[in-house]
Amino acid sequence: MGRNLSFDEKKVLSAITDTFRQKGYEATSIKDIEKATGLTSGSLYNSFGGKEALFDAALSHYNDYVVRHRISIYLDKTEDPLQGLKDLFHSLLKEPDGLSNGCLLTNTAVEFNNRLRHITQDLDTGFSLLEAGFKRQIEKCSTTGQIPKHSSPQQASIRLLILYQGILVFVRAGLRINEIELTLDQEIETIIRGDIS
Amino acid sequence: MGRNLSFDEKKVLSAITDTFRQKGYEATSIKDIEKATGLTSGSLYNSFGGKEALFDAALSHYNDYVVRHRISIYLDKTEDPLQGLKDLFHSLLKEPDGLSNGCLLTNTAVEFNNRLRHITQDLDTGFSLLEAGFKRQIEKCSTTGQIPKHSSPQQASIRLLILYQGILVFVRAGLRINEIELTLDQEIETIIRGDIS
DNA sequence: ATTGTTTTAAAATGAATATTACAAAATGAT
DNA sequence: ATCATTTTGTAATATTCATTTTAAAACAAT
Repeated sequence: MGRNLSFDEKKVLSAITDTFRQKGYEATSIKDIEKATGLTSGSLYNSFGGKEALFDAALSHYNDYVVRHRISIYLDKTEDPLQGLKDLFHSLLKEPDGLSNGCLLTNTAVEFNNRLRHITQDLDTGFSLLEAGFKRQIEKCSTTGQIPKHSSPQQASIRLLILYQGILVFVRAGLRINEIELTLDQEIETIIRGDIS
Repeated sequence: MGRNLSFDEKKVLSAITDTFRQKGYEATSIKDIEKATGLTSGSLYNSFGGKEALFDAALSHYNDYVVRHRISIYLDKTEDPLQGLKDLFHSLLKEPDGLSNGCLLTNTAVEFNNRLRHITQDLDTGFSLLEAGFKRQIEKCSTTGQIPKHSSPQQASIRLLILYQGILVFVRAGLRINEIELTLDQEIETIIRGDIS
């Protein structure tokens, strides 16, 4: 009972997430979020709580939709597992419209500096999603025979995770994009091809 | 002629830099900088200009002193070039007092999102310092015979740069520190040992 | 239709912000 | 010693910010 919500929560969360992703937490004002969502502060505060709660919701939404979706498309659903892995990394370098929004996990990790436990927890969740996706993909590559069996898919997956986040720093800065493009495949392959010693 | 400056500019710039490095640009207030430096806003505005100018000065100071100093100590002046390179990377994981200030280049790249040309320019300068240091070190390792001659020290140096920035994202988040510690040497060695094909 | 409940928009609030204005203090030159 | 100049601390300013308040609007149940 009572008045119905006037908005689609997933659409609104997506707009909020994009705003935080582009501008960061501190640089985003409630007014920015009002503009991005078309809602007024009354609705935002009533539905989500304050600015910090809005950010929490955005970060969770990012994990549940953006990160999972990318893993699903590029990794789990791909025909050629090695190529899918490479495509995922190369896609980081090709943001549409000359934007450099990067990754909300990267941006949040750097901005929040391990100050809020629940934020760090959400970051851990997101990083773990990527890490597990990488590990599955490495094992898939071994199974298909594209690469020799890796001595430690676990170690390789964290090395891919570091590479992933490192690239996103330069994406965000708008620097070294071409140079990274040129060396990316080689870096992926040397990580992936961890021969059994 | 006129009244003398009451402070040591290098000391003050160092305090300003530490503050921005720890909290980021937006989250740092002029009052924070007053506390960190012991100066009042009158002096700060008279000597440096506004907040943006303070940040510019801090970023330049970071390049000229912190980055150069680290390269000098860990790379250029080291007896064992391979060990120096490894030590440099491991030092990222061992910030004193449980702090996670990370690197001002990383933090700024992520926060500023390529919006201010002169900031991006300073970032490019800092990244280039690291990149060139890495390249010299790789060549030194070849000369001493610690590693075989690399097919492309240039490519290897940018891969080290990505690794460096990627690690700093996790340092800042306070996540995966032990896991990175375990795999770091291996990652460095595989980048360094780019055999001539 | 009335009641109770929730959502919404707009205005109000109060704190924090970057910056400026200004007068006193400190210095060197004359 | 006076003057001109620069620095410094304090106070003032004006804006922006997150949040709260408030009343009207929209719904479901009775």
